[in-house]
Amino acid sequence: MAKADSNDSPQSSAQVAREVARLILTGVWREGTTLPREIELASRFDVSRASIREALSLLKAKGLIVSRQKAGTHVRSRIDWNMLDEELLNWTLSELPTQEFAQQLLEIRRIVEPEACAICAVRGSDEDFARIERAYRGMDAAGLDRLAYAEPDLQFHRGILIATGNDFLIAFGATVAAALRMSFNLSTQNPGAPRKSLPYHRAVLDAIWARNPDRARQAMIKLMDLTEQNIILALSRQRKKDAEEDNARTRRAR
Amino acid sequence: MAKADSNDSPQSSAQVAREVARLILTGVWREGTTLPREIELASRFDVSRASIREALSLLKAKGLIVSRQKAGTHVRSRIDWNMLDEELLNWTLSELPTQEFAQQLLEIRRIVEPEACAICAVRGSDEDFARIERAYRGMDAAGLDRLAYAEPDLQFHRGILIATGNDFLIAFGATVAAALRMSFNLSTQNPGAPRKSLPYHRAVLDAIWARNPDRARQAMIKLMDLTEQNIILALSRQRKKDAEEDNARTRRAR
DNA sequence: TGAAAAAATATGTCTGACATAATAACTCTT
DNA sequence: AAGAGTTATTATGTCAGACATATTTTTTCA
Repeated sequence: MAKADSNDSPQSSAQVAREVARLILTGVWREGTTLPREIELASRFDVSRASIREALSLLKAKGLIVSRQKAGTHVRSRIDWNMLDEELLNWTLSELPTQEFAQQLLEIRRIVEPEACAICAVRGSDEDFARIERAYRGMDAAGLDRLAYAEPDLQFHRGILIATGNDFLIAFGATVAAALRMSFNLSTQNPGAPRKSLPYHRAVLDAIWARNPDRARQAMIKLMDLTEQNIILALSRQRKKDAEEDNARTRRAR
Repeated sequence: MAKADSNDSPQSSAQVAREVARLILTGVWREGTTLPREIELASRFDVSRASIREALSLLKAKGLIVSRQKAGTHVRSRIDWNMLDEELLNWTLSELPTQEFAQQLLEIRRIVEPEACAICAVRGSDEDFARIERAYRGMDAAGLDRLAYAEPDLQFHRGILIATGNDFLIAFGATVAAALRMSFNLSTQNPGAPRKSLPYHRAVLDAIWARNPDRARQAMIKLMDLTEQNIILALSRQRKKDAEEDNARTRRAR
């Protein structure tokens, strides 16, 4: 219920935006729903109409809602939501971290990242590669510290996308960031998982330095395979744990 | 200078957002630049500070800018821009339709759409396929009318993405929409091009109905090849035309 | 019955004020 | 003169109430 988010943003308009987004993402306000009028939202959230409008402006930009004079503000259909937006991804991750969401995230990473990696191997500059290698070293240095491992891990993947020089692949970094965040959250169920991925990252790095696109692609595919296994394992352990807790609650209730 | 856009949006805040986005995208306000203060922007665009704030709120949501109290509003670095956002794509398309942009767009479509097509063939429902087929029929019915061809063409590609059931692939529809819009703009240089793509779409449709992922992937790759050829041809013709106009201007100036 | 006119209403915009947080300036001490 | 602590300063953040505008809904009248 609480923020449970590393983000600060004490801005009231940002908080409103997040809360409205939550209501939409969790389906309380379904597609096509007309939102309450601005003045009603203002009184409900106890902020001014101006803040409400700024919040809605943010959500409009992400494709969640659309508004017309007199007609009101409506929730747009899902296909118009810009799910590749970083904030939207993070909100979904903290509100509805379903298995389906995890699988979809894996699926698209598997489509994009191996190809990006191949392009990176061909087109990246030595400076690009050096930056990726620095990230690799950071991961190595982190040892078994999951938190310290996370940041260079993201830099590693981002570095590959950046090296492609393709603005759209670079923008895909937001999606990768969300996926890694999810993996990090799940790694409580499997603390050793991050470290195990290190040699796979090494293989990617070597293939890139060798400027061998096919090897780079294959190495990235293997890394994706490992990631998928780890996530499936973590999810099943979590489900098991949740079920046990459920049982315990049921017993207590009797 | 004028709007030159099919979009209506007479909203002043939307206009301001677009203009500020233009200044950022075209590099007038580079990465790291501090924007003028809100009251200055308000007087420059001759709107109230509230409208400025709503406009900036929109751009914040797209990752273009970030603002902190007292410190001001800054242009974020390019890697934070959400280039997969539909509006941002359309703005870039109308302000900076460079060859590089076109190639990047082609590159990412080539990565995503063939795989999406393969997934669609496996996972799509018959209703999904029927919707895609309706789009195909619409394209056929449009004949040589480029404008009438454009809408069902988009529905065809969107239909495939939707049929995958993957929210991220669905969100990628915004990028495809921008790419098709670009193709449409360029097709003045090559009016027959759209119609020529019809049999390639047919091949995709057949492969999907056959639920054959490999054939579907291959058919989509061929469609991408054709699209690429058309765009390269159109771009070279346009460059040639632009050069001739330039010559003409120079001669007149003498 | 149906088209034109009037009313109602939710978003869009403007104004001016105050709150807040981060920076810049200025103390004062050592 | 250097540095730590305090006090302005300033740009964004928020609030309040009013009016403008565009649709929809209702009413009126031919």
